[in-house]
Amino acid sequence: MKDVARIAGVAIVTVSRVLNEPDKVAPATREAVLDAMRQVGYLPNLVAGSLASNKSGMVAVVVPTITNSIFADTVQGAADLLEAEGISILLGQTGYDDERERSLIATMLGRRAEGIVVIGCTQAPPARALLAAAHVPVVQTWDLVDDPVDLIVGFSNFGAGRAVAAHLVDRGYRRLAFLGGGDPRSYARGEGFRAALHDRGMAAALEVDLASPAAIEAGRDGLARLRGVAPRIEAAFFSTDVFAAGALLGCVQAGIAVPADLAIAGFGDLELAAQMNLTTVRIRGYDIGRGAATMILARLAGTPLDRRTVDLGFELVVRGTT
Amino acid sequence: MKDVARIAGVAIVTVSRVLNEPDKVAPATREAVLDAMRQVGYLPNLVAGSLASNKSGMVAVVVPTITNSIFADTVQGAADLLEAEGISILLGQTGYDDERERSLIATMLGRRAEGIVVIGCTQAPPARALLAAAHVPVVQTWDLVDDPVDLIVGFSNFGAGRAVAAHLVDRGYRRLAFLGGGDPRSYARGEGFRAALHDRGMAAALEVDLASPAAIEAGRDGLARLRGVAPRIEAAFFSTDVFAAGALLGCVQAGIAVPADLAIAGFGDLELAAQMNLTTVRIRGYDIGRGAATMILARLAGTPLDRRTVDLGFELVVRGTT
DNA sequence: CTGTTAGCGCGTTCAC
DNA sequence: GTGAACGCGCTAACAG
Repeated sequence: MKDVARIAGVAIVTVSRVLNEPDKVAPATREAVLDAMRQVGYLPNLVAGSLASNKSGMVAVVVPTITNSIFADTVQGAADLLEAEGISILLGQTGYDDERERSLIATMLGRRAEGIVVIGCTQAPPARALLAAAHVPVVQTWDLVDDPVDLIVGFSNFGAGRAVAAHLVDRGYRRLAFLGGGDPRSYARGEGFRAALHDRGMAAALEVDLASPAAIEAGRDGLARLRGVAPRIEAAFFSTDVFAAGALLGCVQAGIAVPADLAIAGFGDLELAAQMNLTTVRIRGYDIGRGAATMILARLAGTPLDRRTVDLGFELVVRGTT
Repeated sequence: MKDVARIAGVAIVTVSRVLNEPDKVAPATREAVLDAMRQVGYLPNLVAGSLASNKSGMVAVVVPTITNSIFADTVQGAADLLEAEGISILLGQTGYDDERERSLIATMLGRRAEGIVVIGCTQAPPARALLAAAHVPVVQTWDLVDDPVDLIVGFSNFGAGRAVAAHLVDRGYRRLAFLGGGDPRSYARGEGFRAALHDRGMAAALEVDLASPAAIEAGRDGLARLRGVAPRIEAAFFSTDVFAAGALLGCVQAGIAVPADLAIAGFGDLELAAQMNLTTVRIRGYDIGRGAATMILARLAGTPLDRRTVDLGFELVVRGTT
């Protein structure tokens, strides 16, 4: 920058102005400065700018894993809006590990991210404490709770589980099972499923723990295990479409008719769900990301938010497997 | 930091040392400093540290879109290694747009990313010029070329296309088609496909342009279009499994027997390929990311690299659709 | 092992 | 419209 100023024959501050408030500089000098920049191949040091202005121009997005296409949608949604504003994305992957999540959050806060988006509302206490003490907007996503750290964009996992249960019961299925686990949101869907049966005075659902990260194989294995202990089960709700797809595949190979012998429902409405004609719950991952970005941008712009929690809802998509 | 130093009764620089080289500080003073940090709830300002040390602690990863699971793997591979070293990921999505790619690269270089990973080897001239002038390691991925900007981790898309053609010809198929397009790598696979037929003195393949981003629907439509103009086609190679999956689905619905009436091959070996018993080409997206990260880390550590180009290869996976 | 002195490259006051 | 001075929060040399 010093070089640019010297070549253009102006003061350093003028160069800075050409970059940040071009209008306040005479067209002639502006051109001279721009010329000098091209000559030197000048790339503004945004780090120095961040320090001086106390604005990093970065927003952090922390997800369990980007490989899960459902979270990728959220990242994309947030990035599309943020990048358009010249804000860069700091991406963090927790791998479903609490300590890694805490350390990632600490690092990103240290890098002075101007906002932070996290998946889920149930961060472990140390991570939550960091978020609560952060002086930037914090958006929790993918679920709803009564005591958010700051902002929320999500839907009710509990409600989704309940809706699936209601649908299965309406269809006449009685001996039900829930297969899932791993993360808190999957657990919440199981809770809702359970609660719906309890409300109806029905027998509790059988439960099978399936480990994250979601893999097709795990779904198939889970189904096999389930049928080992409860061969007469009538309908199974899997915490993600990936598991359900595996189970469906297992059924085909084992000659189990779906839904006649066994009904199957998933969650997420991934592309493969439509493809396999799978009943599932649609949630709008991309819009969650957009919503989170919108709230952060509003906060940064000083616009007051009309509400701190946005419920994007979910939609039961009934197809051929139930 | 000033406060921490005052409370702990030491100089500012000692606080800095507790953070960066704890061993060089007496255990007693170290504890005093750490105590003071906890009291104040101190979060080191990494931006200031970056400016002073001229090391940002960030690496940029620029992909067309993170929603494509195949790129997500590469991001994850790079992130897993980098985050373990305390390096943060700056994520950029070009949306297959040259100007957006250029501007993203400029921004990330301005943020003083210590390394940059991009997808593909054929960046538009302005973007390439930026990369070439960057004073940090640059890794191009997902293809191979003779004139890399700096480092390469990839495989031969051309070779992959040729291998698929060879396989189809060996199987006895003669009237072939290639369906794909959009990005340069897909195009390179088509080139290889074409070249293989030409080398054998066979008739040129029919070609159908399919738009990115890859969607299941597009594959189905492409197949319909193809059969409209060339009903007697015997085998079709799609530039990605997503297209191929859509086509396969279309065949099922249209009562076209695969591979008897029409053979289908895809690319990528996504989970759904195995699921649908689709012949495809397996590439190792995760390892590409790991490889890129490894090279960058080596450069940063000053370790000389034995080679600047790493060919991870590909593997033809023959399944039931050919 | 600890402290002192200088910046890092910019933005932000003020003057002119 | 332009410039000089100062400081952002921290690290890199040195010196003791």
